[in-house]
Amino acid sequence: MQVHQKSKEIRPSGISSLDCETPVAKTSCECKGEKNKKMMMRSHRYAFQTRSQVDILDDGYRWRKYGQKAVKNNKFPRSYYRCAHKGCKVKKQIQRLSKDEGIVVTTYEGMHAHPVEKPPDNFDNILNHMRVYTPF
DNA sequence: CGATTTTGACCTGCGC
DNA sequence: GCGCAGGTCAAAATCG
Repeated sequence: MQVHQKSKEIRPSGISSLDCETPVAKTSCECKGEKNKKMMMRSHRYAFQTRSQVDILDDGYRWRKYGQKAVKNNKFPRSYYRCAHKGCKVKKQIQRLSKDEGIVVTTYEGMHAHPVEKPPDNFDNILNHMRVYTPF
């Protein structure tokens, strides 16, 4: 029974996680990096509050789940999805409200750079009861 | 066979 | 300085 510790052999302190993100964000803001550290990180964040029974809302794109973690403020675990496309690095975050399991909060992060593969069938119907929240 | 999913482990940031 | 919370990746298993 191999110990799990040996599995994570060469991991440079998790530096590989931020290699494909904001290649120009640092150039435009090469200030001292002291007080302006988190002024406007990823502005592309959109939160959609939808009333659905399933977490997987088909918005027309392919989503690949890459993790699931439970948050303290919510009884239900949060699901993390990523756009499955060549070069597309859009992330999606789905969380269900513990107060109302019928409410699903979908948070989109990033912008798509490719056309939709799946045409929205009844998506318009969902939007009818969807509320958009822009934290920015 | 390939893509995707699932669970666990690990890392980072912030708070105190 | 340590602990907690949140977030991400990796390997294995499964489905089409």
